[in-house]
Amino acid sequence: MPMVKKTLKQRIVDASVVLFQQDGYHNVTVERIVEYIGASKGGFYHNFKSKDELLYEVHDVFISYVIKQSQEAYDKYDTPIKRLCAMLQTLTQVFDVYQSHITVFYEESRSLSEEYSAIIHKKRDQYRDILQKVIEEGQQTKDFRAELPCTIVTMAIVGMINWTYMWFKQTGPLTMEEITEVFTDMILRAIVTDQAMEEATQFMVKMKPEEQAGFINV
Amino acid sequence: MPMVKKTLKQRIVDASVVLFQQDGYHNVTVERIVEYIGASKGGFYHNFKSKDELLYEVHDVFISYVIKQSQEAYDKYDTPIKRLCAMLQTLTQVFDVYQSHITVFYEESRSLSEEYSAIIHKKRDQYRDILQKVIEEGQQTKDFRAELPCTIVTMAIVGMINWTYMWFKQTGPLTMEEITEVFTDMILRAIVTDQAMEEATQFMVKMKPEEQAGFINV
DNA sequence: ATATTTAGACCGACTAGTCGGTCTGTACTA
DNA sequence: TAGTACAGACCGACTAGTCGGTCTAAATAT
Repeated sequence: MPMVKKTLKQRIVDASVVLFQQDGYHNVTVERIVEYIGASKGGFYHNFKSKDELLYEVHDVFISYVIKQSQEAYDKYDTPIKRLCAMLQTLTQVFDVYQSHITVFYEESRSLSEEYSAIIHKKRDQYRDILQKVIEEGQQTKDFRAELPCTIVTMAIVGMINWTYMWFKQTGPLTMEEITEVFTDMILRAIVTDQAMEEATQFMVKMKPEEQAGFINV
Repeated sequence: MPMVKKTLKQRIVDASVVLFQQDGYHNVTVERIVEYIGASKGGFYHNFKSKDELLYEVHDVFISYVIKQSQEAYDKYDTPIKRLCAMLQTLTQVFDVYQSHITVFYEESRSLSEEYSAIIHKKRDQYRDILQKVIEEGQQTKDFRAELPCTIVTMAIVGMINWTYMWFKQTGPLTMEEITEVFTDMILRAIVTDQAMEEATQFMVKMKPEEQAGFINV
C-alpha cells in the first residue's frame, strides 16, 4: 500500500462525517471542521464551493457505494432468492464501514440544497429500484408470493434495513452479521412461496435442538 | 363539540408542525412561525420558554399518543398474536392523523436540547418495550419462533413501520390500510410458529383464485 | 546548476447578514 | 388597580462566505 499523503479535501470530508454524525450538520460550523484538522477557512473554501457542497460529497460517496455493491450482488447471482440474500448480505459490510455516513445520510439529507438533493434522491431511487426489480422478478418466477404488492414489500425491506442505523451500536452485544441473518430469515419467510421455500431454507437461521433448549435472548 | 377559540399556544404548535415538516426545524425561524399565524414574537415567548421547548411540545404530543394507543391495544386483547395485530393496526390511525408530527419526530429529534431529548428518548423506549413485551410473551407461549432474538425482531418491526413516514404519501395510490395489511401479513409469516399459524391466518392477506390471475402490482 | 517566474494550495482577519431571545409598552380583563 | 396576554422594536451572539495575501514547488529561462 503506497503511503499517500491525504489531501486536505479528503481530510475535510473525513472529519466532517464524524462531526456531522455527532452533532448534526447545523450544529457543526465550518470553523470547527477546519479547527478539528488544523486547517483554515481559506483552505476549506478553496476545496468546496460551500458547506452545502461538502454535505453533498458525504452523501454521494455513501449512496454511490451502496448502489455499486447492490448491483454487483445482483449481477453475481441468477435466482431471485440468491440475489435478495446477497443484497441483504452486502449491508453487513456497508454498516460496518460507513456507519457515520449512514447517519448523516438519513438525518441530514433535508439540509441539502435543491440541486444536490435532486441528485441524491435520484440515486436513492436507483438503489430501491434494484431491490424492487429482484422482488418483481421473484414474483414472476413464483419464488416470491405474488399476492403482496411488490412496492410495499420493497419498502418494508428497505425500512427494516435502513432503520438499523438508528439502534445498531458497534460496541453493542449484537453483531451486524447476526442481525443480517435474522433479517434474511424473516424476509424470506415473509415473502417466499411454499413451492420455493426449499431453496430459501439454506439461508435461514439454523438451530439444533439442544441449542433451542438453552436459548437465551440477548 | 364546543366551539372553543384556539389559544395562541395551540395555533403556534399547529403551525410549527407544518412548517418544521416542510422545511426542517433549523430552516424555520420563530419570526416565520408567528408571521404565518399573524402573531408576534412577544406572543411566542409569552407561551414558550424557547424555540426548543416548542419542538419538545411537538415531539411529546405525538409520542404520548402513540404510547397510549399501543398500551390500549395491548390491554384490549389477551393473546400475543391478537395484541401484535392490534398494535400494528393502530399505526394506520396514527399515520393518517399525525403524519407531519411523525416526520418532525424522526428528522428533528437531534435538534432537541439535552434535557428534552432525554425525556423523549425515554418515551420512545417505552413504546418499543410494549412491542418487545408482546414478542417475548409470544415466544414463551410458543406462538412466536423462539430461535429469533426478540430484540432484533422488535427492531425489524419498528423499522418497517417507522420507515413508512419516509415514503407514504396521503395522495399516493396506496392507503395506509393496505400497507398495514401487507405489513401484518409479512410480520406474522416471519415470526409465527407452525403450530400457531392457524390463529394468525385470519389476519393475513386474503386472495381468491380469480383475483390472483389478474393481479396487478401497484 | 542557478535564478526567475508562476500556478495554485492554503491562510485568517474581516464582513454582512441572520436569528433566538429580551424588553418596554399597550390593550384588555377581573 | 393588579394582573395577564400580546405587540414589535431592538440587541447581541454567531456564522457562512470573502478577499487580499503567503508559501511551496514545479516549470522555465539563463
